Amino acid sequence: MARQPASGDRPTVKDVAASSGVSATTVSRVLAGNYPVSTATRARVMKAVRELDYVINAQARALGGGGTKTVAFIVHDLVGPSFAYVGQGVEQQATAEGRLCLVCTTHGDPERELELIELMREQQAEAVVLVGGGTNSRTYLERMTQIARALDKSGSRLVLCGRPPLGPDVPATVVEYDNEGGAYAITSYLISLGHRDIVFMGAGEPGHTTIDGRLRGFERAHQAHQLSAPSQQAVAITFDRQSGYRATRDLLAAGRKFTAIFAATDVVASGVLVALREAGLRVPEDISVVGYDDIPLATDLTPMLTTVHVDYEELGRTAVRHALNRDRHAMSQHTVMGVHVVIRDSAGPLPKPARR
Amino acid sequence: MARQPASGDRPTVKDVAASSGVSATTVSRVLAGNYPVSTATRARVMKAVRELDYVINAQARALGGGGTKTVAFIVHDLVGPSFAYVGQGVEQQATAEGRLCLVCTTHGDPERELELIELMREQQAEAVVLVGGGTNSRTYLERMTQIARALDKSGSRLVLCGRPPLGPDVPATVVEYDNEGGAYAITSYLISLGHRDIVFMGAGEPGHTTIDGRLRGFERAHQAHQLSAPSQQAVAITFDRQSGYRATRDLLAAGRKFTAIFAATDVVASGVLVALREAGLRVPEDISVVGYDDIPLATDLTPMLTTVHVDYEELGRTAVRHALNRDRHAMSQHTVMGVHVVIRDSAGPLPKPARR
DNA sequence: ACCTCTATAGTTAACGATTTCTATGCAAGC
DNA sequence: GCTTGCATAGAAATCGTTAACTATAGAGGT
Repeated sequence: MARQPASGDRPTVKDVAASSGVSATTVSRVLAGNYPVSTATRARVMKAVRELDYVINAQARALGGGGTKTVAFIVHDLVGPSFAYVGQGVEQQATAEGRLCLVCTTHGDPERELELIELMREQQAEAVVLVGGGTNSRTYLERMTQIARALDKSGSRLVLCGRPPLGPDVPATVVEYDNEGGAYAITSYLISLGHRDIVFMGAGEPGHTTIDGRLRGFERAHQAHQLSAPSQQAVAITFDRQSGYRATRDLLAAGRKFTAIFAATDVVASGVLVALREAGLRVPEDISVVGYDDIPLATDLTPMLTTVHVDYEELGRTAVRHALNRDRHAMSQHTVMGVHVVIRDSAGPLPKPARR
Repeated sequence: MARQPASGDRPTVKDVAASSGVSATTVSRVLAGNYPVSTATRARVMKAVRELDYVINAQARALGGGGTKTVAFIVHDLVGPSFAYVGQGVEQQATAEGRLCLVCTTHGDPERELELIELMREQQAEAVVLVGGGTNSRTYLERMTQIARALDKSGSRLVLCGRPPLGPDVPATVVEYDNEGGAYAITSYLISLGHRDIVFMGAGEPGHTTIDGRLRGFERAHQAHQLSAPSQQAVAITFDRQSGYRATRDLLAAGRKFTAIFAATDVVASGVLVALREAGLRVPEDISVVGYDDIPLATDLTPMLTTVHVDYEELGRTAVRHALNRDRHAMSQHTVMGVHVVIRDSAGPLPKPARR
């Protein structure tokens, strides 16, 4: 007689097997479809599966056969505009490759990040994607290298998204985008419009690789045009609206001479715009403003922001794709993705009479 | 002699046991800390754990002892501003309760949603959180009820976030916010400013419970002030910027008389603002505009948007909290969260000479 | 007729932990 | 001195599935 599964318990292969008069192995084979089973048997098994509303136990499957089809995504927080897009890309590619996606947030706490990586090792995630700028400190690099090795030994893969590579002999997948190139391009654009006094708003956090790259591009563009690299850089300690707003007000109050502001991120730029508007300055007639990231906000600002487009979603997709489809024994992987300037309304030619 | 784990394999309790000269049971007990173990033994085991860099296998643990500590989060997409906040809240609460968070996106495909729920059943997720407006159709309700029962039987819990409840005898947790109340409040605010010709921009998708609620609040506010409920409603088929923009242009082109626009969402409002500005109309001097949701964008718009604040993050937290800490045998749970009007700069008193 | 091969199905042992049950040594109580 | 009881540790069963062997019929070749 068919074994009656206890109420509240979910049916197992054994229940299905009993109910359809075959062995558990056969049920497994029908479900996996990787072994010849007669049509009649298959039909009986499928019928029992439907009647019992059987679903497989993913844990047991992972334990017995192939691993967990899981990718982990560790991020500062989910609501940051660029983070969300990377996450979207990671989830998309994970799904496309038949994996599920675990997501965790660190809220910027490095200890928490370590805990989470450990947790993901327990979970046997096939890839652990870390997103967001890390610092370039020695301890950071050492710790990441150690983690990369530990994950590798567990059959997993460390993926760094928008962080600097660790070294050629470290088993990790790194996907970056061209911070320096984008900053170079958009600075050149401002210079070509006639601007000579450009403020880079976003220094002040040395070691932050994303910002460092952008600053490098900014300086390189000045050198390429035989301009002295301006040391005039407004400090925006935190990279939020408020700090962009305050830094701009301070700049104006100090009577600094400038005709354009290069905000290190679009979010900072949104604060800059508010401060300029409050000061009665028109953008771009009086002052030009550009940003970086091209988050959706950029088109909602007034005026619409000229900025550098980064395809964050593709960044996430590429990260997962490379991590899962790498050559066995491929140690270090490193990809740099391109970016491009998006010209909108917030930057214009130099005003004729230097207004300030 | 200590068993040498094969290279590439991760060490197991057995390896740790062999290496420290105790049984697997003892290792398990040291790690779990739920059974007396002598100090000396504990030290030896911990040393072996550290030396072998042992991490537990979450799958095996789930299979043997307690279930998977996992909550699933199924959402339209990750980049929607309100979705991201709900996700943040879900992840936060899940972490606070010692759970991990699986996240999947449907991109609006109901079939995909079904597949994902099935997948989550396989994963034994303790709760499955569904976010985003569903329709109120009969088939939808039936299907959800069936799913709720299936999940319940598997020991899991269906959680509906911002969707209508299914019924008192359906095992599900529902967390909504007060769409109608918020719309009532902000409409009353507009009326108190003197507005009598208010356009509700966002009809046209009957059965969408979120929008229906807001529309109901809009109409009820008119009734409460002895005003005839205006049938003048601009249709915004899709709830994005573009449709808000177009609908507003059409409205102006048709020469419709109105002094205020109630956009069904902040995103729609951002499109409305662009269209009004292009038409040379000032906000709020000529036309008042209000939105709904209070996403971060609301403070980046020009002028800053008066809108209804919804605490999406708290919504996500509440959903998880209720799902995990419910009474055993509690069938239906239903919570409605409050919202409140946030007054900023986009709505003002009725202009003296009716400009249009 | 005999042997081999293939299609089909079952047995049994992993997988890596937890969780009863047992079992021992040693202190305390009578 | 003998039972009682607690602290400590191990053996074995269990969770649900897969994979590696085994086993049995017929089909087809010689």
